[in-house]
Amino acid sequence: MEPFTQLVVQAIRRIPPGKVMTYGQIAAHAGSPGAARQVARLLHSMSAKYNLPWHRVINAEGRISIQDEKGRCLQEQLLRDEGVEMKGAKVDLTKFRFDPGQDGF
DNA sequence: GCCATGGCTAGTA
DNA sequence: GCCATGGCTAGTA
Repeated sequence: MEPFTQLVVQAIRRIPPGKVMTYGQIAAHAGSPGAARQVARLLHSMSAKYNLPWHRVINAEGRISIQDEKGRCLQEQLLRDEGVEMKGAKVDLTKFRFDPGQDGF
C-alpha cells in the first residue's frame, strides 16, 4: 500500500463516532492537499476490506456525496445514530467537523 | 456548472 | 483514464 493510502486509511480510522471529516481535509492531513478525489476513490474501494468508518466522510459542503440512493440513506442513518445532526441535507461542519490537530492526535 | 487536480489501477506491449 | 472533490465564475432573480 502506498504511503498516501496508508495515511488516508489511518486518518479515517481516527475519526471518532459523532464526528465527520471532509475528503479534502483527509487529503491535506495525509500530506496531499488537493487530492480529495483520491480519498473518495480509496473510500469506495477499501472501506469494506479495511473496515473503515466510511460514513464519517462527507464533502466540503457538509453533504453526503454518495450517488446511490440506498447508500446515501444508509450513510445518513449511520450518522444520525451517532448523534450527527443533519439540517436539510447538510451536516453543520462548524459543529461536527473533527480536527485531528486540535482534538488530541 | 465547469474544469484543474493527482494518486491509483486496469489493461496493453 | 478514472473520480463518493472543491473552488471559482457566470448568469439569474
